[in-house]
Amino acid sequence: MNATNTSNKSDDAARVDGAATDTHPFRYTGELAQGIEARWQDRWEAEGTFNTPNPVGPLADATRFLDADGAARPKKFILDMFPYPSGTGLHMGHPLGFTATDMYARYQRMTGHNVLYTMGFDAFGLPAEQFAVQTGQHPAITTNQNIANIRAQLRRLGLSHDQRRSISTTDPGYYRWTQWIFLQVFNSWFDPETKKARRIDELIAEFEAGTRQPSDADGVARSWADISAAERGLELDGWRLAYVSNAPVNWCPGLGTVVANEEVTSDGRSDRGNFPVFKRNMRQWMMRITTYADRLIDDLDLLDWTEAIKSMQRNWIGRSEGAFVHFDSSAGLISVFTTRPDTLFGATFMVLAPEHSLVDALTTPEQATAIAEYRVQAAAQDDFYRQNEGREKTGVFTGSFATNPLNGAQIPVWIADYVLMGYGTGAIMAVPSGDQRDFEFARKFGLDIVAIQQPADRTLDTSTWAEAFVGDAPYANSSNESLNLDGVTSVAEGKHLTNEWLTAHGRGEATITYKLRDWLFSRQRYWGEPFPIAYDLDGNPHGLPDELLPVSLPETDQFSPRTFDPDDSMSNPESPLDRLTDWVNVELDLGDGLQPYRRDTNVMPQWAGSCWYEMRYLDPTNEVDFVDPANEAYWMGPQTEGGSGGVDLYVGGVEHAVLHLLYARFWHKVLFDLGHVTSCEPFHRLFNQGYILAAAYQDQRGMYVEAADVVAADGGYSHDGLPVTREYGKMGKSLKNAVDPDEMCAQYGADTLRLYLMAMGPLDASRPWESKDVVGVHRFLQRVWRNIVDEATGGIRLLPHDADEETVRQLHIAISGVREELDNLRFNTAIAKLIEFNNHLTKLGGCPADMAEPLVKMLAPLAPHAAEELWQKLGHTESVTYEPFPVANPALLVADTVEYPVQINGKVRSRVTVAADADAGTVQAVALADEKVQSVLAGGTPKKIIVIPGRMVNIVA
RNA sequence: GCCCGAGUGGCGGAAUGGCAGACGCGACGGACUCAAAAUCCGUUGUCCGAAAGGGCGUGUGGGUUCGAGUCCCACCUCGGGCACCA
Repeated sequence: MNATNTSNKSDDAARVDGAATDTHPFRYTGELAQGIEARWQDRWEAEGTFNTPNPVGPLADATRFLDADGAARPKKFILDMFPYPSGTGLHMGHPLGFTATDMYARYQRMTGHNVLYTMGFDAFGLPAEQFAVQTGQHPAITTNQNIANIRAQLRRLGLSHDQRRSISTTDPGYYRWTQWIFLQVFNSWFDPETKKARRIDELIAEFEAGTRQPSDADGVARSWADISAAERGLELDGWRLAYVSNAPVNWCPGLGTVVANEEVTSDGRSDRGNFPVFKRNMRQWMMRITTYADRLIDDLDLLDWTEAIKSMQRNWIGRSEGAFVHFDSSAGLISVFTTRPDTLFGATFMVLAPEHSLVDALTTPEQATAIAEYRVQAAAQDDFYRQNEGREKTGVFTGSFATNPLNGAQIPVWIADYVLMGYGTGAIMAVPSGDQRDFEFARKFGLDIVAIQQPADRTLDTSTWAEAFVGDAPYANSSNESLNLDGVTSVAEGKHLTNEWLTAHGRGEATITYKLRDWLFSRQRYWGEPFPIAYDLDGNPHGLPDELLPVSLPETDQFSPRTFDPDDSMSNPESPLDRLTDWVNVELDLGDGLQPYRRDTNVMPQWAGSCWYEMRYLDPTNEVDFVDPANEAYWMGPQTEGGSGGVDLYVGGVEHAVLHLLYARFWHKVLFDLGHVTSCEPFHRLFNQGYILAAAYQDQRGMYVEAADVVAADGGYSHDGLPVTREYGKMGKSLKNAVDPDEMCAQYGADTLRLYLMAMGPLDASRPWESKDVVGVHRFLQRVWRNIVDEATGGIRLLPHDADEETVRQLHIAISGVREELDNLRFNTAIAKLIEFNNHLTKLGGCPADMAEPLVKMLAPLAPHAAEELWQKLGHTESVTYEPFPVANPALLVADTVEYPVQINGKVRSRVTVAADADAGTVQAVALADEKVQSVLAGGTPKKIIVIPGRMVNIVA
């Protein structure tokens, strides 16, 4: 079967494994491995070996779900970040993470856990749509082809997925529930009192009961009973967690769609496609993720994630504690946000963002031209330029002054582009003595700099200062008749006193701001989930009732959104669904008879489908609920009092640290608040795998050349006879250094690839791929095989006796070590310890009869196909999958005698062998009696002797 | 600039404060072979030495300790994230 259609690949295999088949027909070669692997993959599939029972529903199976005592077996929910089914299939980064979770899943099965482990596809999105545009083929067709291709690749790796649970986000049976969850969000509001999402009905009930009043209109209080239906709708929309807004959004003409803040790079371009992005006011769907900012930060403490990822999330949310301060001006109150209210005495001017709404009112006639020019200039700059630190400060005086509330000083109001409209209030109080940016601005424009703290190494004469002072130092020049900070030495105390004063005098209040913005949730594209929303003739959005779900993506052959010149900032989005007027215009009965409606023509962003997919794995065919509560509670529920609950292990790349992980946590929390799930976090333990790097080579023009064709030549490297330079980079197409997982399977077998991927180094570290190193773990499998199997006959060939005492000890050391390493996802050292034990057996000339089964069981999670084959050869008819993993006997871990290194002044000078149960005194006596020790001491008396039982002896001479 | 990581043989990497370099690659020597490949056995941090043995060694400089790759302080380099965020 292999020989017929893969001539290239079997040539490769022959080169590696040579003529082994002539003299050793049953040697473990790449070819033999492939035969074994195909056979076991077939059998696993036929027998449903990895099907996992649920507590309830169609996947329930009480005999496998319950233990011998009739109790639910302990669970492990092990999850990979699901792949996008790209046309080029899996790259090596996928098998890296997938192998780790598979090994862990298999190990957990062998330690008595009910393991949920499957794989789905995040299949909506741009590339499929773009490919469809190019080929004219419907994205559903290419998507399904790609999924089938990737399934075959996954199967070849021997991943122990429960196939019945696999989903694609593009299945109508799946996105029906994505739409349903959207409606849950749409029909919810955030109650600031309880800090939880509640049903919109409960808000309406509060309005109707009069316990809550609608917001004021133009400062005039209103009552629910007196306002119109349209006004009520607007009021509710102002509370909904999903809402249509006309706020500034990121418009990307090159993509023809708007994108979320998180999808815009720091230089103001689209994450996908690298097109310019422009801030434009547009009517778009938003999600009120900002209401969850505090909980998204606070609940990180419940999670077993690395500090790096937690800090990225905290950073992105950007919680900042400070105060609002209100300044009087000729144009009314100007509010600023500051984290240093304690420095208010030093505020000598104010700066507004050029876009600030009060600028016109503040600008005096004399300054009007200068201000107008500056605003035009600022508007023309892109974010990249504007946020480029180190740029010389620019700004223009408005001609007006504001009053410092603490000391009544009249301070000039400027505009400058270093103040951003999107953060805080878009206005700052400038304290040049305490803020470096303000300091630079004041120096450039000759504005006052008043010291309000007395740093130990400076005078209060700020003309001698080279920079602003930030930190703790006693206050100075900081008192008025009712507030005196002078003499206070801590900034914290200064802030506290100032905030009290501001509140008492109505000039401000303590507050918290966030960098996080609401999540822009609509896209003007085709290949995504349609919104389950219809607009009435007045343009008011209505959520569709459950029975109208799913809102299927309509058929068309015009998939392409209109894209524009990437720099055409004034272009307007045109969604592909707009064109499908038959679909857009519908008559629906939403409670008051058939009425004409217009469907929403946006689609959801690709993140929508990945916000909850892990829960659909729990109950993939459920038609009445997105997941049965009993199934959710078992698989996701908190395992300890006050625990977060969630997936037990989530493995994936760090590139999702902010986007996917933040959005998914947000949706999950809404579902938690509404009582749909019992876990308050979706992913309890997150593990970020490293990248696979590989050597990449550039020719002298700087172009990358195919790394596979580069040869080492006299100290350097060459390609096609021309010299090239080497660097290391993420393995992939762009650097032309990709290695195909399928090729590796063909050459060595999947078990070898799996072991190599894991043996390369710690899972969280990025590591360079070296194809020549793969043979190391292949030899290991070969040696295990040879220790158990006769290479000439294929039959079992063990040593005819049981293991000696030392070998038994080595076994138990290996069991204990391998368990410890697997428990902690340290696959590299787990493999090393297994190799070590097998090397011990090899030195014995083979495997003692009683060592074979424990060895094969320990191998089973790591190299499952080879282990199954060996297990079967050892006479078993059942799969090794559910065999109990060996348990170390602590009594057998220690030898009768211990060899102590003897250090003299910290250097090892000798070794003595002492009975394992010898006390410290005995060890010391033996060490001192040692000849070499005596000769090094040369008759001197040791000052001190330290004996660490079981470890070592150190003599201080 | 701020926040995370990380610096160990020729290479990938191991080491609860207790024998630095497990395990693997490569290299070198040997077995098998007509030969090569594959496989197997052995050696392999480095310097001095014929050897016995000894010196030096975990980015740099200090410190704590009987003992530091590991803990503390300062610095250097590299990787990642954030950034005129008030």
